[in-house]
Amino acid sequence: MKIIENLSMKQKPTLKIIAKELDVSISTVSKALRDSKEISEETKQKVKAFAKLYNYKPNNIALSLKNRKTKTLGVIIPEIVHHFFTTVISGIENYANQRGYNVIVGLSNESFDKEVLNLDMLANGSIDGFIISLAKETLQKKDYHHLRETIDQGIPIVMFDRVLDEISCDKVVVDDIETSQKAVQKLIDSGAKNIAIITTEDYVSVGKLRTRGYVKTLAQNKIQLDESLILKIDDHLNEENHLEKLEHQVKEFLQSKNIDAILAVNELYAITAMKVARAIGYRIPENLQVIGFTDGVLSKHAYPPLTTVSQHGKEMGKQTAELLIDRLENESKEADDKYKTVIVKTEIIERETTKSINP
Amino acid sequence: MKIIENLSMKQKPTLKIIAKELDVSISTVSKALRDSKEISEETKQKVKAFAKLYNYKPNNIALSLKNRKTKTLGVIIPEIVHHFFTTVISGIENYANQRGYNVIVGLSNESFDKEVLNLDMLANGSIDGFIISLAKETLQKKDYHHLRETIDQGIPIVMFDRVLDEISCDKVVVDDIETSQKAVQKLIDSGAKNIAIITTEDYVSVGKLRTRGYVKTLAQNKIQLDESLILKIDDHLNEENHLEKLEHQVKEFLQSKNIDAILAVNELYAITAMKVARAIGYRIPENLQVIGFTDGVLSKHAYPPLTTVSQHGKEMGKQTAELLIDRLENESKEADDKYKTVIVKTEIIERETTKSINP
DNA sequence: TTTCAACACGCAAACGTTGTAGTTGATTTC
DNA sequence: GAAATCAACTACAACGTTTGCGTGTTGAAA
Repeated sequence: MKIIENLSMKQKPTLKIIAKELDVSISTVSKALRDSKEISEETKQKVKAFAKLYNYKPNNIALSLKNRKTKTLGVIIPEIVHHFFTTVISGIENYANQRGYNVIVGLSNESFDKEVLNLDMLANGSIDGFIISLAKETLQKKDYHHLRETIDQGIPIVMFDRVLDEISCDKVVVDDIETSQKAVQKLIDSGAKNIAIITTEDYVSVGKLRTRGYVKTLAQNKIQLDESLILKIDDHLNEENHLEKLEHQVKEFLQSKNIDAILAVNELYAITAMKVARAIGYRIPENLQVIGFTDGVLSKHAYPPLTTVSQHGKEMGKQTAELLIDRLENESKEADDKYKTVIVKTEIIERETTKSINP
Repeated sequence: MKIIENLSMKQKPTLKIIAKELDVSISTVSKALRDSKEISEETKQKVKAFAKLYNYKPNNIALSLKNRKTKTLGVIIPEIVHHFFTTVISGIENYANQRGYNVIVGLSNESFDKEVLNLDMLANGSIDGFIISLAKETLQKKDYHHLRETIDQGIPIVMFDRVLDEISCDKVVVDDIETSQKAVQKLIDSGAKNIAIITTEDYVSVGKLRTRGYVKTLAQNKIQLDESLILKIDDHLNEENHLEKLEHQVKEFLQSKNIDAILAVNELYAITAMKVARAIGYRIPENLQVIGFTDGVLSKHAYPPLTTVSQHGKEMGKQTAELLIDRLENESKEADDKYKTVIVKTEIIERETTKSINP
């Protein structure tokens, strides 16, 4: 009867409740459920049956407190309505789950303050470690105290994509320079003479590195660098509501120069360039080839489908999670303590905005 | 000197450590930090200064255990590389943070088992409540025991978008029928005679409802329903790797009929239809108008830019979070206990795949 | 001098677990 | 037949907080 009474209650069963109900001690219940040989078969059966009946699950919070670890990863990214970042998250989530970890997501919205806030909010025991891609504002301000403090507190951080040389921790990146070189080389090989690059301001590391690869490749091919073929997009124009300004800027750029190929450091720039170019009479890829970065939906479904650099976000996510969890679980010997930087391979996915390579 | 010794340790400070260091009791420290009037000004100052110096933060896990609430929301969605769902998440995150809540994300990957797993994984005290949009497989199987059990355990659930009449809980949806009616009416008003709909199998509720709106509007306009103008896409074709099959199916459909307008229940179907239509000689919007659902990047950057129904994902997210948190914090009186269903307004964003309405 | 608030603080319990260290009563050992 | 062994438990502490209540020390009123 007591049993029935409890069944109807929607209170979650605890060891204590089970113990009282079965008239044994709490530790007996705990041990029975964990199959300790200190407990008789008979008692074990009884306890297990009861626990099953009431759908007992050990309280995770209590376990976290006791074990001083939460089995939860904090992921802080600048934006979530974003193909690349979500791909990375799905990689993280997938791998983390396999290893019994959960994922808490924090968004910085590219704001330094929100990034700090998020870090603070989670660095109070809620998570075991962080995976983070830095906000643009943080990169601009070059204020990294929050990262340093977090690491000093003993909470490991793994950075991906937008990383920092100044902070020592595990990192996962693509080789932006090399990738950009591959892309530019491809354009050169397929006959392009005047290759432009549409990139970001220098403080965004990926923009800077990709530009560097561009410059390097031109040099390797003995092509004179024309600075005016480098368009650095002002940052505010990234947001969706400034689309027209972006288009305007790109249009002026395209009209001012005689360009036959474009490397764009992200999808949006590539798509915009194509749109503008088409409007002012270019034909793609006949007299304008385009390669973008980040293989997202836009590239795939653009008109024409965009040749693009895939950064394998899912793989990056998996790698970040793996680095972090390994570090969390190998506090054993500080021997294996050196921070690692994993470089994830990229791949150029050829679609219809580039020509095949001239023999 | 002890102080210096501890400063160098990266061990996180606890009340206990502070207490020992200052040679007072734990409770004194706790009370001092919470500004209890039981403690003298002097002691308070001392404790606070010390706590600040060491960057003390109350351990969240301990608090969760004590308060029996985690201030964390569990969000389970079918997919994260998805414009609509991420928009919703960003709405949830934003609002939840404002109210001091964190967000844990779980992905079901449209799989029933993973959905159950995720629910289980978090329903052990990790979170206070769930926000969920159901996996397709769950909708197919019609197995809802995991949802029922969770609610029975006293963990509130808020469903959004893919919801269930069978389960009573708070819900946030768009009025799919009405929205679809608005869209079809618009097509009719701008001169379309043979309007097709590209939709999903019926078990996806949004597909079913949008189809219902389509049928209803035709009837209201005394247009004979032609069943063959309804194309129900087989579900597997949704995945990115089956793009060609999808295209093939849509192509056959378009060729078999004399169609001058299409309502597509998601972006992908709309974009695909446009691509195929263009390939077989249609001109958009001159002799084929298209309206899609879900205002994502694809719609905005499509060629031509797609007229589409915006579901205001961010607002939906905010509403789900609000419903959930309100319920969590108002366990006070069960008076306000009735489950609510919030209907979020939609909006047709006119771009270039529809004609202006005939006067 | 006694009595008594007021003050400033400490104690202990509780949240749900787990693991170590007892505590039983019964059985074996020589 | 007393000591040792053993099986099958129970008690307790600890993880880090918060909080109600108890208590010792004041200074002042009686």
